[in-house]
Amino acid sequence: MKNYSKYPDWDHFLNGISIDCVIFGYHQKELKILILEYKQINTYALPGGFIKNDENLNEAAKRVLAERTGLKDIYLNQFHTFGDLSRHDPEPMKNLIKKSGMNFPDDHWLFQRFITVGYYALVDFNKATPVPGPFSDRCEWYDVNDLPELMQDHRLIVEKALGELRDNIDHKAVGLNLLDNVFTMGELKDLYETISGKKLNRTSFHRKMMKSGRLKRLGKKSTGKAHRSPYLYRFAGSEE
Amino acid sequence: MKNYSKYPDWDHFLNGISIDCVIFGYHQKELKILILEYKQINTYALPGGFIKNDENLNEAAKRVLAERTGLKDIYLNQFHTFGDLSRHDPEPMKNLIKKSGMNFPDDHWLFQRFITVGYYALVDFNKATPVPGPFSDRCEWYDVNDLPELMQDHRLIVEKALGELRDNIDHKAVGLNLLDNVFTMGELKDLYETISGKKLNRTSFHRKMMKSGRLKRLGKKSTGKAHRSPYLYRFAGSEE
DNA sequence: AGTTATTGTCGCAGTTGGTAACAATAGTAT
DNA sequence: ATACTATTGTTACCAACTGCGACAATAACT
Repeated sequence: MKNYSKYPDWDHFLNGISIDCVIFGYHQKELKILILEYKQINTYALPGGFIKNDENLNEAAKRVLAERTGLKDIYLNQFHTFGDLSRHDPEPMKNLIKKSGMNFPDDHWLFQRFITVGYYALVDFNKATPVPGPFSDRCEWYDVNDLPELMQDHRLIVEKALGELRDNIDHKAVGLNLLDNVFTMGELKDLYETISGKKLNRTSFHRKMMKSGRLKRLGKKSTGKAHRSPYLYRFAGSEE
Repeated sequence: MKNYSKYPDWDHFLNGISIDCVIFGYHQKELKILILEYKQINTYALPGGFIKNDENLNEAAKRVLAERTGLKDIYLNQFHTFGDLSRHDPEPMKNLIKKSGMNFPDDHWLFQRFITVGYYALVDFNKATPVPGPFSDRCEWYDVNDLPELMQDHRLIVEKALGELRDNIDHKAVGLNLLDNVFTMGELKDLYETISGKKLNRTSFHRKMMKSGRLKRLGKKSTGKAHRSPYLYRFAGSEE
């Protein structure tokens, strides 16, 4: 397994397995995800990485996430593992490595087939500071409805993550991690509508949320708008 | 990557990745899974296997399944990928290989850490014919509530698969693959109760199932019992 | 003070799910 | 043949929940 020990940095990783992260953020009623841009090869991709020999799979995902967002203690969820042969396309990677001035043998595992484990993450849009990776030039938020063309099967990975997120929308963590600590019922409804892609009934939503027991009502908020000011809420058990 | 080409059979596989299958069957109101027994090392394990270089991940799972059950076109579902370091324990494998008379170098990838992709399958208990693998001695059905102690983290894998199955119980495929083609409402209810582990209300269950549109009512059945004979049902779209 | 827009709440109707009651029925006992 | 028994299919009733409209409360603006 040490064929390429002249590239010591690449030798600490498990070969043939990668991690790809769909990092969700929410801002101004738009659901966004972090996308890397490799300008040298004019390609967009999901943030990803490899698993160190002495590292748990979940830890690796956390690390990748921390590297791209600067955040720790992120809500992370493994959702699917992608292993079709059709996702194998060594050209972008070869180009990238070449243009980066590195020189790997053609049969290096980096150019072989990969099985990738997909994770989705929920982060506070305002707290995350997107950091480009070692080879990528930009790391930016994109509206999920307005993504650039993505490398390999990354589009499929995003779709699957979105489906998973929609299924889990009623989990406390979704709102907790995508909204500010404190929010109004309207803001929570907006989030639900954005994620589900459906219009929701205002009053039923209100009632359902209050009955769920997941919310705690705080004092009033003065919005500065010309109407009755809404209450503020936070998720029960998320005291500061 | 060809370090051990003197073992050609093992060279066609992706290194460091495996597949483990939780194969569910249903018989006499008991939910069962297929367990392999390695008598030489007195160990029980889930059926598993490796992924060929030129094989899709899902195809590999299908193949593993076919090898252990003799069945094709099986309902398969990937549910989680397990990658903790703690699951690494090379001793059983080393013992097994040694007792099988083979001789692999100590640093062969078979003895290294594995990331395993978990699949669960639903099979017709009566149609499956459990086949022991190349190293295992027995392949038998075990009641999920009465499993022997399993190798490594296989117990955890089973638990996770069970949770997934419970979440998906309302999917047509669950009943379709675990029951005979034709069944009574009582038999369907028994299946639901066994999987969910909860007692269900008879009449509400009946109503819900009929309203779901997933069932098609056929002619009567004579049970030979001393009471009104139940209708037979099949899942809509599963005509023979 | 009147206007306007948004929020919180309530009542009504329709739907769903749990429960009990009852008829249908197929074998068994008498 | 008649009564009995156990299970199934169906219906009625009630509680809980959801969608929807109505209405009051309220904060800023005119």
